[in-house]
Amino acid sequence: MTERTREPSISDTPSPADEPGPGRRPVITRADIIAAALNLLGPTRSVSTLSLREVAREAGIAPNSFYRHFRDVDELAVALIDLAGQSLRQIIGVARQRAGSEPGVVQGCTDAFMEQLRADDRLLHILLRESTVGSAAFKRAAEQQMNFFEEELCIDLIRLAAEKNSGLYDPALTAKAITRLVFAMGATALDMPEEGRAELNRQIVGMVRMIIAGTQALAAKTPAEAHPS
Amino acid sequence: MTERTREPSISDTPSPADEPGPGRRPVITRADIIAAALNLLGPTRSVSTLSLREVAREAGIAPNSFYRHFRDVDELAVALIDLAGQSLRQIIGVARQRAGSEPGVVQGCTDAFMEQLRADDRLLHILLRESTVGSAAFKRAAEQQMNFFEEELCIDLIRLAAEKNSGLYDPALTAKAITRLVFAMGATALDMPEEGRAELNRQIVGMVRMIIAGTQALAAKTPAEAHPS
DNA sequence: TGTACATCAGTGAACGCGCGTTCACTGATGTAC
DNA sequence: TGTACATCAGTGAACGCGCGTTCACTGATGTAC
Repeated sequence: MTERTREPSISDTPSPADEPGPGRRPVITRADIIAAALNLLGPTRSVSTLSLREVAREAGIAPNSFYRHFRDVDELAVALIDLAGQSLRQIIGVARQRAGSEPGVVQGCTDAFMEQLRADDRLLHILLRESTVGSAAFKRAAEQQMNFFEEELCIDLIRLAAEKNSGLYDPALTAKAITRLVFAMGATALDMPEEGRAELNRQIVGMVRMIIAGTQALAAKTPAEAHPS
Repeated sequence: MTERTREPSISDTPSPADEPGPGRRPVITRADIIAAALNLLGPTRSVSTLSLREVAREAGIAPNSFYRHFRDVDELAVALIDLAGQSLRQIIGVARQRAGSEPGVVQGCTDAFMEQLRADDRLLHILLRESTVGSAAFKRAAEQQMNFFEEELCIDLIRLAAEKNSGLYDPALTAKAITRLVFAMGATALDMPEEGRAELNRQIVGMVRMIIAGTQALAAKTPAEAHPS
């Protein structure tokens, strides 16, 4: 039904395709299998619950053909998380563009986040779910991607605060609070029918504004510690 | 028999024990099975991944004996979520006691929360995990428990604000932000070794303070809308 | 150019495993008399 | 009081299923000559 456009990726077509060499050409690619896996991920499915046979079935190949492309399901999961990370990085880029142009910075960024969340919902589901369930390795990978988001946000917060001549109580902590909150709310948004999202979007904007107002207010109380590293 | 109300009641020791009646006495109880299930839940296991046979093994009974106590694993899951909800309600009680006595309200409540989190970690894991993974029904149940927490917090926030003569931008939204953030951070705390928790505790306190400072600051800007319902 | 050959993506069949669920049963424990 | 009986918690064996993984294979496609 909804054919998703695949973006080029680090892990899309790995070394095997770099130099063809002799032998039969592949009719199915890693990317095809990843797409099949994404097709199966829904609001109640985490990567850890995907079975090899199920993914193979969805991809239209025999179960054992899976091994031609991935060592096991875990390797597929890593590729998925990696892809999700890329999508996340794309969000940051879009949000940054919006931040400058729109009247309300928070509103613009939140809109950008939510739009991306919807567009790449399957992919971002992965980060949100795998960071709470899934093996320790998956958690670490997902956590890493979120930390990256957090750091980028922190940089932007400091820049924006400097532009507006307002302080920040603890930029890193502020960024973390916003990140965690936005992701937590985003996770519930993904499980929601279309009609509830606007309200949720409004709530997120309100929450982020509270945090920013709070970090500024606290900074005003203790101005000497405005930018602790 | 067909009319089975799936009402989530207090499920510790249900009707079978209320009135013994004739027949062999049970040597194992629902509570024993629940305890066995809790024993199996760790940082990487969600309720949905528990298998009937596994729980039965842990409880020391034959797989089919499970059916004497629960209709299926889903019913066990409901009981677990219910129990987790009770634990959550206990947190609210403890935190309320602390709120009055300690110097820093936020610090006291957060400490109470984190202590309870550690004490009942297996149980609260359930709420945190099942609200992001698991069937729609589990999600709804977990969400419901969190909403309850949120409402209680909202009432307390309003009361505290009234005592201190400070406004609240949007009490419900403030409560929601604090709840989601605290739970999200709490979830990562559960996956953490002991030594990181103090730092995380500190972070949570800082975040909550930011939100409260923010809601007060925003209320000061638009005082007419201090308590919108 | 054609032909032989090597490579290797994809396959069908089979394996052993743990699963949920069922069945007929066993035997302990309470009740009735 | 003792005895017969009804209840029902727990059991062992069995079922069919989907799983991950293996094996030897097939046959398409590239390379060497």
